[in-house]
Amino acid sequence: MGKQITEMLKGTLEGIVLAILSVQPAYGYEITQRLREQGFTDIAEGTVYALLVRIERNGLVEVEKVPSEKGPPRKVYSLNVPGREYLEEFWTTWGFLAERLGQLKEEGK
Amino acid sequence: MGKQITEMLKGTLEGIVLAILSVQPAYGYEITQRLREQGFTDIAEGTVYALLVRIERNGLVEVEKVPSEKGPPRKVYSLNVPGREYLEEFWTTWGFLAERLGQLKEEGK
DNA sequence: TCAACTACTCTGTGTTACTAGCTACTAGTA
DNA sequence: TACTAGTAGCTAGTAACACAGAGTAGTTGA
Repeated sequence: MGKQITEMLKGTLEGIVLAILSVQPAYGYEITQRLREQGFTDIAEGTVYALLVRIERNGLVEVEKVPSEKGPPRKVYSLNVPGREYLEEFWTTWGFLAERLGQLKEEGK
Repeated sequence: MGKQITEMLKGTLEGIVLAILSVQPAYGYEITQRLREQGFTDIAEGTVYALLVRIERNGLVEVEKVPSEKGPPRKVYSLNVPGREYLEEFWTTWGFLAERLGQLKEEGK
């Protein structure tokens, strides 16, 4: 897969992470793990942390420091109201794109 | 929609254009028009031309100059064998992503 | 003490779509 | 003639984003 998925993730990875957070709050390391479980095996850790910084700066999440039994304290992220609205928009945009692509794929047969 | 679709198009727009070309050869201006018809109203013309240069450089298309009745000659692009293989890969990658996202969307309800 | 794991941070790089122009050719109109 | 609109292609500069790769910090167990 490689390069293609990298480019496709631009713009969608943000929505994916927000969607994960909409189910329940989580911290960076945990999100990375969950992504890997879901098949996104080659997403770099650094990428997730950078993304979290970005969505925090954009005011889409609340952050809480929680001490960990192992390692340094966790930064637990949870979606706030603007975050949920943004996620809604994301699903709308994604729906549009998925529909177009689905149609194009049919035509190509 | 705006910013979200812009980022989402990164990586997918290339596939979209290749998919259009897989149905039948076309030139830049025509591709832009077709994209607009399909609802991608805010894709800039310049974007399409830049993309065409890129896929030509990457050897995914053949190019033929065809005189036009109106305006300067058209550069008609058609998919070649590597292009078709690349498009196949694109659909695989897209399928993977669409499946993941579909699942995430379900979970979020 | 040192390896292994957890958790987070940072810098630089490459790719990509966008903005905002430009050139060039033709046909129709004032 | 001079202009406008439509067709067709091209370019330079910019912003956003995922990645590679490295580093920091804390805990546990050999």
